[in-house]
Amino acid sequence: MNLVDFLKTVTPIAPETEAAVNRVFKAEELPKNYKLHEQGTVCNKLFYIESGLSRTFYYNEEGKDITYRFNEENTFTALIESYLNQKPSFYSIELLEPAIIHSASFAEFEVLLDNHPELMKVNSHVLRNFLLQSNERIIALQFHNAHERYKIFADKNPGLLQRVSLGHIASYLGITQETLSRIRSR
Amino acid sequence: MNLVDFLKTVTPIAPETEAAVNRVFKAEELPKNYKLHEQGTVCNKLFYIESGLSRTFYYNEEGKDITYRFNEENTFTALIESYLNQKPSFYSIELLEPAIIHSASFAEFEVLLDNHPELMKVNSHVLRNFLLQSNERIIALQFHNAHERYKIFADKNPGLLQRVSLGHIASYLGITQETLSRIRSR
DNA sequence: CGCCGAGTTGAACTGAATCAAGAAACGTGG
DNA sequence: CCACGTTTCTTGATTCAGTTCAACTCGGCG
Repeated sequence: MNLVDFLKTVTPIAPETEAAVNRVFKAEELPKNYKLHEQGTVCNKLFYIESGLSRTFYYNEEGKDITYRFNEENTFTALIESYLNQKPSFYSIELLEPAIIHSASFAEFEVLLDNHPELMKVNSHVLRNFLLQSNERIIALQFHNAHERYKIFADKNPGLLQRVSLGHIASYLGITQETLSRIRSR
Repeated sequence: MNLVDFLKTVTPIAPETEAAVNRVFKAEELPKNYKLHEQGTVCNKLFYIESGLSRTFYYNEEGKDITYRFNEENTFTALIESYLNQKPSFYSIELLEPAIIHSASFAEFEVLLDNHPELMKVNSHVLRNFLLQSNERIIALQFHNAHERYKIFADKNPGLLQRVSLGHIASYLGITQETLSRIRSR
């Protein structure tokens, strides 16, 4: 679903607003493995994923790459803590599949919000989802063991199981690939 | 610091706004162990803690009480996922110390925001802090072991170590009280 | 065909949980 | 102010989930 269509699922969008959104957000078709953001720099961009799949990840002390989250089609993603604090992010974002990505800077996005207050609904919606996601994640990590975390993940994201490699899922769940393999075979 | 003084640290507040805030938020002096919210019901309230300390917690399957987070003076706290989803919260909030609490319903708060746009800054500030907190929490839980989590917690919250019982901190860190005791004695 | 990355399986090891018991600190009433 | 019970904290022995390291299988592709 393209960006404007997605926005319309949240709130009605006037034609002028639609035009403004299309002016601010640039859509690009990008190949698998493309980096939307590289670690070590401030990320001031907001991304909407029309199609495809991306992954936010991180290299730990031993240099092992650890998935922080997956970002599916029809969602927004950003490194919001980097933007809010204006600090370099230690996360990178890469495409796991070829994707169509709409992107805008937060600065532009905020101007857009000011000029088109109907979009505030979208803003709340996006923030709300960021918060709910984070909450669920904390609960999974704090209260559940490896088996349960995998089950919760699999139930919530049946589609991702096919699209993402075992290693990426394992690091997302905070376990090793071997353990995940064993869990999977009951 | 009382609520209005706190708001002034975020953004300038007009006298009319100050009056409106004081009309909407009710301040109460409450005893230790008082429950700001009981699990099982939707929590539509937003709390500001002027002084004292509270704890958001949860009973797991075995009935063991697990700290989800601590809420210190000069912060807002809420069960935002319960409010956003309008679902009963499985968290309770209790006071660990006698406290002065300002509370308002989200409905009232939103009217306040509509009528006093200067408070949008406060709203963003609060949401921003919720998000940043959640992010830090996820990183701690996903990337660090028990020792490291304790160290991070102790560095960030030296004051809390004195004010909160070991058991509450242990469950917050996702470990047992015995393990925390051992960690503490090096 | 042989290489290569992704996934599986096995054995030894380890961090943290569990169970159990004792020590210290705390508060309340006599 | 002390005595007692309750809660909080510490320490020890044992167990277990998950890691680590290493070898092996499988499917794809030059």
